[in-house]
Amino acid sequence: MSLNKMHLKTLLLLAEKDAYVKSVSFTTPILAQQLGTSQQSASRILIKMEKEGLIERRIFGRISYVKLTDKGINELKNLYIELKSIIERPMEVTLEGRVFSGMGEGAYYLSLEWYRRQIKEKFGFDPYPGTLNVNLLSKDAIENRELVKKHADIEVNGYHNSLRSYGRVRGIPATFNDKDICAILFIERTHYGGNVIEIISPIYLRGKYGLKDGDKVKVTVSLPPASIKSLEREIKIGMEK
Amino acid sequence: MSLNKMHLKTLLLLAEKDAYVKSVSFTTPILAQQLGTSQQSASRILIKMEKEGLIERRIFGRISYVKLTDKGINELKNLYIELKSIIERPMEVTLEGRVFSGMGEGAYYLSLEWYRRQIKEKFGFDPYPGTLNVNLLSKDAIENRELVKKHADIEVNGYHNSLRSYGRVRGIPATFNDKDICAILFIERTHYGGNVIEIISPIYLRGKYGLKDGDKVKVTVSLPPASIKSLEREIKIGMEK
DNA sequence: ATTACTATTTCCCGAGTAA
DNA sequence: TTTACTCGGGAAATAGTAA
Repeated sequence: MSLNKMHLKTLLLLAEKDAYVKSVSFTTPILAQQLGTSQQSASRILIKMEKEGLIERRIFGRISYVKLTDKGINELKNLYIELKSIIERPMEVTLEGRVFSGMGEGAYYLSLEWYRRQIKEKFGFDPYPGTLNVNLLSKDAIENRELVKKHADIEVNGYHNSLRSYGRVRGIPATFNDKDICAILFIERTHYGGNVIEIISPIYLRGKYGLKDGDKVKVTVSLPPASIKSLEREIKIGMEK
Repeated sequence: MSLNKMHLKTLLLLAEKDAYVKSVSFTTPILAQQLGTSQQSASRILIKMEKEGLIERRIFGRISYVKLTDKGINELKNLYIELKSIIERPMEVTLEGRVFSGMGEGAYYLSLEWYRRQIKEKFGFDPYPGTLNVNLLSKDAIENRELVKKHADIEVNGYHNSLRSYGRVRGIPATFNDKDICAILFIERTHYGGNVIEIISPIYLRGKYGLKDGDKVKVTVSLPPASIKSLEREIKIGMEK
C-alpha cells in the first residue's frame, strides 16, 4: 500500500461510480470539489495516477473519461483484504488482576436456585457456589473490562419477591489462567467499582490454584470479530460521545 | 476519511499487533523502519497522531507503549465499511453493440439435441434455435467482455462422434435490452474475434425487437461480488502479467 | 540506547494563466 | 467551457543534534 491520501480518495470515488466496469466522465473541477481540493491539484492527481498506472484516461471531444485499471482496483482490494484480516477476526482480550476476598455475596447469589439454574442453562456448566473477585491491575485491563462488558450478552434474569429484589446479571464465557473454562459476570447492582471482575467456574479455582488474596490471575476472553452491524452501532455511539 | 498515508499505515501496523486491546511497545526507530521513513518522521507522526486523538502513548521507564484509541479504531472501521460496500457488491456490467448476421453456425449447434438439452438444464430455458451475434462497439465493452468471460462458469460440454467433434461452450445468464432473460455464450472454437458476443434466449429476439443488422442492443450481466478467494486469484494473475 | 528539537531541503498546494 | 503549465508560499521530510 503506497497510495497517498488523495490517490486513495480518488480511487474510492471512482470505484463507487463503477469506474472499473465503465469509463466515467470526471472533470478536474468536479474531482477537485469531491476531494475538497483545487482544480489544479485534481489535474495533478489524475496525471500522476495515470503515470502510476492506477487509472486510464480517454478524451472524447471536450469531455474526458476515467477508468480504473486492474492495478488501481487491486490497490483497493489489497487494502480491503488487509483491513478485513484485521477487523474480521476474533479479539483475544486479556484481563490480569489480583484475587481479593469479597463479602460472600457472590456465594449467596449462586446458592439461590434461580440463578444457579439459569447459569447451568446459559453457560453450560454448574457453577461452584462462589465468585472469584479479581482486582484489575493495569489501565489496559480496566479499559478492556469495558470492552468485554459491551459484549457480555448472556443474560441471567433477576426477580423479586415480597422480601427483596434480585438484580439482573450479564455474563460472557472466558478462560481462566489459559486453562479452565469460566465466565465473567457483570452484576447490575454491584458495589464493586469498574476495576473489578467477578468470575464463576464449574470448579473451585481458589482450591485448584491454591490462590490467596493478592495472587495474580489471568482471565482471557475471545470477542467475536466486529461484524458490520455492530460496527455501525459502535460508530454511532462513538459519535454521540 | 481524512488520514494521510503514514497515519493510515501506522494505524494498520498497530491494529495488526492488537494495539486496540493492549498497549504495544513501539519505538520510533522501529516504526520508522516499518513505515520506510526516518526516525524523526516516525516521532513526528506519533506526536501528531496523539494530538489528533488517534493513539495514546504511555512511557514506562525507557520503553514507550502505544495503544489505539476508539477514534483510531473507528477510522479503520469506517474505511473498511467504505471498501466493503464497494467491493462486496454485485457488478452490473453493460455490453453494448450492434447486431450482425453470422453464418448460421449458432443455429446449427442449437439444433443439436445434445446442446439444447444441456442449455435447458443449466440455464433454465429452452433456447430459440439460433444465436444473436453482437459486435461490441466500445473499448470498454470489449474489455468487459473479458471480465464477463472470466465469470462465465456454466459449462456446456462438447462431444465427438466418428464424423467430427463439437466444442465445449461456457456461458453466463444476462439481460437483453434491460428486459428479457438471455445468456451470453463463449464458444471454445469460435471463428469470431474478441469483440463479438453470442446471445441465446428463450424468445426470438430479432423478431420481438424487429432487429436488423447494425441495430444497437444492450446486454447486461450481473457479476457476483468479488469474494476474497477470487480476489486472491485475480491479484496473483495481475502480478504475473 | 531512546525521543524530539531546530535547520535545511524537498515536496505539495493553489493562484494565475495559456491553450 | 475544459486541462495543465509555471511559480511562489507553505507544509512536511530528513539531517544534525541535544537531552
